[in-house]
Amino acid sequence: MFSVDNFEGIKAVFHDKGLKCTPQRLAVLKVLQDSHSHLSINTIHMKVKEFLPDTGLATVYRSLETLVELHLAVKVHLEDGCHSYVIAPEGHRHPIVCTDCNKVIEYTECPMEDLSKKISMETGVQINTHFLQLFGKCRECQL
Amino acid sequence: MFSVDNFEGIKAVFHDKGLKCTPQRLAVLKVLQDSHSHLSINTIHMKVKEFLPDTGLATVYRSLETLVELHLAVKVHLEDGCHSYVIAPEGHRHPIVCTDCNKVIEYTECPMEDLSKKISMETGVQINTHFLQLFGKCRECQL
DNA sequence: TATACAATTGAGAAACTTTCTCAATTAGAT
DNA sequence: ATCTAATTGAGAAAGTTTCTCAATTGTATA
Repeated sequence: MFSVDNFEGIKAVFHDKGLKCTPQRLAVLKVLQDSHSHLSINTIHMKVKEFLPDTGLATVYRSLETLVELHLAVKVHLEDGCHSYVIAPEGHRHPIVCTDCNKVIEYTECPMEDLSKKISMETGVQINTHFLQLFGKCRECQL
Repeated sequence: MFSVDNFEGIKAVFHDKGLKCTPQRLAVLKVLQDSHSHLSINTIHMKVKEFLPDTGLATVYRSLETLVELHLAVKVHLEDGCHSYVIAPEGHRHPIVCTDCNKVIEYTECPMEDLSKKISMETGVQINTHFLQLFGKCRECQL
């Protein structure tokens, strides 16, 4: 079998929510863990089938939905409107997507915490969530 | 016929790019101008057909694509992964979507200008574009 | 104002994405 | 080892987006 990082911790997250820790869900998680870029559903499906050849596409959709719910994965909105997924960073962070090589760099500080308050004051809107994504060129692709 | 805000200006934007200023494109623009919420493709299609009953769905897709290219409209990514469109604000702004009533409030300052530099320094990534969207409760919906 | 041409359109087909259904299977509790 | 509810695979179904192409229409030019 394949080995997921922090298996015991992951197992606990599933069990805490009364969800089963299935090979399919772990395989999807492992694929995300092993990748440093954001992956499309189809790519994830292909990679999962290397471990578990019988996995259906619907299961990949369902697993990703579950992983996002559990905050183990994050859905990425790309500039063209398509979706991909990345492994969730520790804590609240924001993905920076390199538009050349597709690598995802995590920004570890959330710049929005102070800003949300400021914006709430200025607009009267009570900000509950935000969605921030940055696009640019990573160090390697600048050479 | 219907009247689009700043018709002469809009016309110039089309002509500058060698694009035709067609009734269908203007109707899509008008629908966005007249709405204070973000609208789905289907809603836009329905509203456009009130002016121009023969407008096809494909034309709505094509018009929106064109309007986004011309920076006359903005594609909005919703929390559930669906897409909508809003009229583009003057200058660079960010939409705040009210999760209760769907109204869009524009935030007039871009908080990212200074941040982009800071993030570039910290991560080594050269930030080119960003995508920021805020979700919350507008003044009215807080009552 | 009439003409010519490239851009645009409508309609439906096609491609693609996502969700649903349901019988069969399986993880985890006992 | 057994039981049960959750999960899965497969394909159908629904929904979204793009494509194709003949017909139409803005607009530049005469």
